[in-house]
Amino acid sequence: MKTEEKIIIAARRIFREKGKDGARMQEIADQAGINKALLHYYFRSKDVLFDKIFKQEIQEVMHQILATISDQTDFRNFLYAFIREYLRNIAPRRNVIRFVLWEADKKKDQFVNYLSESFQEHGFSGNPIIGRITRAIEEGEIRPCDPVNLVLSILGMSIFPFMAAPIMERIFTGLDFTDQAFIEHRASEISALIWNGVKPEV
Amino acid sequence: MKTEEKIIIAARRIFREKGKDGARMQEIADQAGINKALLHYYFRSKDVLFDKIFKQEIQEVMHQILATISDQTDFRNFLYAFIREYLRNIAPRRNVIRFVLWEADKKKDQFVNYLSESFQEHGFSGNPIIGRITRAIEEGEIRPCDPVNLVLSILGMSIFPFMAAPIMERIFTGLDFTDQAFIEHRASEISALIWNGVKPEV
DNA sequence: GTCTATACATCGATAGAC
DNA sequence: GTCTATCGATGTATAGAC
Repeated sequence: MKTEEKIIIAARRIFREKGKDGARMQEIADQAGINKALLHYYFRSKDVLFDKIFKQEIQEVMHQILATISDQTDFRNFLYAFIREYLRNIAPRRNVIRFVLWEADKKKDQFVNYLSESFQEHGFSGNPIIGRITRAIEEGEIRPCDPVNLVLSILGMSIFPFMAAPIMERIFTGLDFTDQAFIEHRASEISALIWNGVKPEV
Repeated sequence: MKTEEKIIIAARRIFREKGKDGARMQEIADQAGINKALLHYYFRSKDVLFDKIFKQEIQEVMHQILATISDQTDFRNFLYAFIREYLRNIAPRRNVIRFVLWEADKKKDQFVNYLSESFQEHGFSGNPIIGRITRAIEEGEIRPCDPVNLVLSILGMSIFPFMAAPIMERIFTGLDFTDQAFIEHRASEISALIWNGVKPEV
């Protein structure tokens, strides 16, 4: 494996776990199997290395998620498919989400820019979920509601439990957020809750 | 104001914003209007100071939240009252939540212990929300569902958007997570969504 | 490209005067 | 209790040989 690649992998691991301030260049070098000097040879400084990792993490998560979005079905199926894929992507990346959300506070502008870039790269103008919800309301697929609040709810239900998984697993003993069956179960629970909440009156 | 108090206030501010690793004893001393030596005189080390703050933050949030829980009404009102009070407490503490969730990963056992202590102090055995949901299901107030998943959803919808407020406000321009009207609106949106999702079939 | 050795800054913590 | 001054450890970054 190329040295640069080894560094990237090591840096990701350390940054995700300890954050920028807690990470040590020495530890990254150790885990990459090189020394500090070489680390600085490839990436001028800790700042440069961090920014690179930070950007990569966001882009990768966004790419995974946006690639699964499809407009081609009715809202109920769209909702379920989106949430299921969302959870499948987020669940194994609990550390990434936690890390990004913590660090993003200090780099708000960059963060939002990376999001916008991802949207554009996938051909979306603006938030694709908002768009789909708005259309569903217009076409009477669901009851009128506030699209933004609905998106906030979907994001919260999907992201939060997995982001806080290590803690949640200790509060609700017996849960295993890495178990595939649990992930699928949770996806259908979220979908059902939302669908019941927004489906048109009969 | 007493010196110790000034230190606590300053330390909270700094730790919330920058985390344990990012915080500097010098900055805490500066903001408390004293010097480093005196800071170490009151709290032996950074570790000791941090643990104290970490514990206080958790206990205070939990106390505020648990104090508002009342079992005395039907589930729909219980739900709305709880979420409304929950948001009112969480919204002005976005930094605390973000900080606690970030740091709790390294101190999982302490964190869960503090939670348990808070539950007990308020006379709850186990998670009070789980208990209320279970009762509601038994008594036919709501449709049968998985209480744990429902709690995860409630927590996610409530905590996540506010925890990520600075970012969300940039993604969904125009939102103001500190605005009282928005908070109340969001509380009723969450309640409505959940209630529609779990209310018994007519 | 990769290493050893080291410079330079900063941080947490302490000694000691008042 | 509060200060100034400073120590010792550690972190980022670089110089220079290979």
